[in-house]
Amino acid sequence: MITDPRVFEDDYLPRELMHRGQAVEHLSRAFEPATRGERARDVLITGPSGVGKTVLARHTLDRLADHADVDHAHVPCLGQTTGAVLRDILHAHPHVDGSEVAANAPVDDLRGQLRSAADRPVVVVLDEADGLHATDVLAELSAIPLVSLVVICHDPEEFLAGADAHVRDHLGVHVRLDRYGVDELAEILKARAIQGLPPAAAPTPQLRTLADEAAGVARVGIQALRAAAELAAERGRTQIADADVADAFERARHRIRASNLTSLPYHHQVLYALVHDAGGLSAGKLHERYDAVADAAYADTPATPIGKRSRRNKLRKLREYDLIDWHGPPQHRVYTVCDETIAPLESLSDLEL
DNA sequence: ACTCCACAGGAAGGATTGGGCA
DNA sequence: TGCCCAATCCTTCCTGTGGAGT
Repeated sequence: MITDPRVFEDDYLPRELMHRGQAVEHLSRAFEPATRGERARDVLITGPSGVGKTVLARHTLDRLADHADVDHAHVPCLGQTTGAVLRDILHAHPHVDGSEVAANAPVDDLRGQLRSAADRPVVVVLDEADGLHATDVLAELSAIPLVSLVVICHDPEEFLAGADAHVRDHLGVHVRLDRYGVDELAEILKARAIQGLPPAAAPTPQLRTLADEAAGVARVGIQALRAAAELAAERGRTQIADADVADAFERARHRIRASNLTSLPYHHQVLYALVHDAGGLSAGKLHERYDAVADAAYADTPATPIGKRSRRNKLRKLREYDLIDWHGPPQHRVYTVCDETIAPLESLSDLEL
């Protein structure tokens, strides 16, 4: 049923950004100095997950690049260090040969490389920047003359409280995005359906239900629309029905989580498998089981088992990725998986966990 | 009220990795 | 090829927190 799958990809950029006109204007005004060859103003974009923060930044920068000599780089920052962020920016810069960016180059050298490459305005989008203030990358970037920042994060208060005073002063423009209304999201879904599905495949009442259940989160709504279309096709229909909508969210969430899990390294996979298999595990039991299966679990991999402290870091990452959760006070914390239907790596499910 | 205990998470330092250079 | 240096990942050490037991 899906005629153009690209329309449903997370990184798909629609030609027109519906219901974000004001935000686009705000951002465009902040970028305006760059059209005269000057440093653009720094911007903070905040809002809950899946409401279009990243798409807003990419869309507005694409528009800017159409009529101005401005470079831009988009860097996902989750868990990244200062060096890693600077390297990503250099890799994305059109005037830098990626092979000249050493994996262990000193941060000073990277900053110098960026400073000399930035001979015209550069807008750097720091995506998922929550927690980035723990590194000094924001201050490093603010100190480069033609480099301006678009910082994307969830919670402005938390981010600004942790940020360096110099960085806080620079972030003069703040764009807050709220969840979409049901009507707004229904229109967005309709536009996607027109582009990615056959005519009349997605009737208005079903689109409204999808928009309603997505609670204003566009990413969830779009993935659910895709899942509903797939389910309708599997069930021999040419049009999405209520039953497809009802089952679509489970498939959409499952897909997002499964993709998150496969993107993580092996240590995370082992820990996830343990929590998944147990159904609910205290910290003490979790470590006990990890130690018990470590030899077998790591036998066929170049990786070696890690200590308790590192396991705690991996568990946090699994939680950030919406794969596990925990409840209760630290001494009685119980780890559980968010979705039992997300199976661990096949090689790990064979172990006697 | 006090102590003990389990646990989380920050800080600091060691081991490893990989690029630059003589 | 071997040494140096910096980043990264991991461990050890430590402190803070809050429930359980006395």
